[in-house]
Amino acid sequence: MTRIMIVEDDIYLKEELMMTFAKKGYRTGGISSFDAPEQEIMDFDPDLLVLDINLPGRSGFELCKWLKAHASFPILVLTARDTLEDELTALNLGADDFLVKPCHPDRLLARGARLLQNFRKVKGLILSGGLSLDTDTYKLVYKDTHVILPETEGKIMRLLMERCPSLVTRTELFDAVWGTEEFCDENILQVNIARLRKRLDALGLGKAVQNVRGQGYYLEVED
Amino acid sequence: MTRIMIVEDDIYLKEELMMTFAKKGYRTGGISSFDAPEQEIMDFDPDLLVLDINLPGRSGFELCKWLKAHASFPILVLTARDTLEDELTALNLGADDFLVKPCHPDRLLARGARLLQNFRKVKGLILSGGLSLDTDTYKLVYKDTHVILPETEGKIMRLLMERCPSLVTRTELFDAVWGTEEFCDENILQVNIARLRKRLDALGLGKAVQNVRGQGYYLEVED
DNA sequence: GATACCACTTACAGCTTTTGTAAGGTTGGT
DNA sequence: ACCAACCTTACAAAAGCTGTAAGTGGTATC
Repeated sequence: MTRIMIVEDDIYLKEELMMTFAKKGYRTGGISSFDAPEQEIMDFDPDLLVLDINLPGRSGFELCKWLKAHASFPILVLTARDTLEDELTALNLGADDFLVKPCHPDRLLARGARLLQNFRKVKGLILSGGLSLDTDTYKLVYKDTHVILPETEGKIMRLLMERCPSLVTRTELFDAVWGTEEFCDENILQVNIARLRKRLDALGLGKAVQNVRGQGYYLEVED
Repeated sequence: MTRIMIVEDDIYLKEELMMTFAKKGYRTGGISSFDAPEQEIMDFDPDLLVLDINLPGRSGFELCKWLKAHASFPILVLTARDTLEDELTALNLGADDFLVKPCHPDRLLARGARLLQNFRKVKGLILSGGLSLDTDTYKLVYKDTHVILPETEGKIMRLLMERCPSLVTRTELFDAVWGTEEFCDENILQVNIARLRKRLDALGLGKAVQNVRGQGYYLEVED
């Protein structure tokens, strides 16, 4: 079932919003504390997030930015702050829609449904540094070009993108690609890294996979 | 370069909108007549369409509906009609955003940019009857499941979806899949149709590819 | 500057998947 | 009942992917 999470500090409004969606058959969840909102949101694993901006602790803007870098569900910002500046900030941080409180339930439902519809097609996509990778087909898109990666290279690319821009150790790569490091030749990683690099070259990303001597690899995409 | 088309009957506003986008480096086009707007829009092949609702001749709603069924670029509705009813109608017809005139240029630009960004990932997708097919990888998505089709079956599926719900003749399929019908065995089509059906079965679409004796095949998806 | 280590490259053979061919079975209309 | 159109299964060639092996190039350390 489609899962919607409400991030809103006003308890009554939160309940009301949850009701609005629940009545339409969505499975809804509300945030319960603002100690570690990221954790709670990721645990709920929503298909759509409704996010307030004025929150206790960290701002909704920060949260929006973090979530867009680490998750792939759409974010609908719903706030009482109605200035153009706020709207532009939210959209720039990756918010997928921006509505002003008070908002008619039907409008909220229609906007939410539209986001869900558009993003269903995109599920299973990892986004990182202007790149997107389909985890089912390993189709990698950059600007207006794309390549299809074979499975092994795709798995490597996936991990590099998920951790971007941090470094990924050789051990972690072995684990993710070949399961537990079952005494594979160390060389096989290098071979596949080379193959991946050659394919990335076709997108103008020849230098994107970087090595740190003795440590591992990381991804660097200049945008 | 990214192409944006403005469909607006007020000539001065049309020019103003085109300017707004052109100044940001987009390649813009405006509709010149309302005799055959579909044709003119398809010829321009935009990456984003800005659409007014109150148009001479047919309504913008009709146009929106038709375009969503026959094209895959995002549509931003920009209109003076500011009722909730109009907004809901537009969104239901598949519009991707709804803004009310007069609209601050920065807001329009931000909303437009967001749509372009979200849809770039989705390019090369064919949508038909609740199904979506990636023409690069032949990943076919239905409800919340998917299959990856091999190339031959993917090409067949593509044509069936593009023509859905009309019938596609054997000759047309041969043309699209094997180029000019170079004296291939007639049987090869049947074999691949069977393979395709078996794979569709995994999505609960076992009966989707239908045959008309002596004519050809067509797609039927109950939604 | 010699050495050891790490990273990179190229070639090749086994494996898997896809694809077309062939042959035989089933369905439906007259 | 017959025939044509359609469907199914099996098999072998072809293509692409994957890991192994062996050799080259670069860099830090002593």
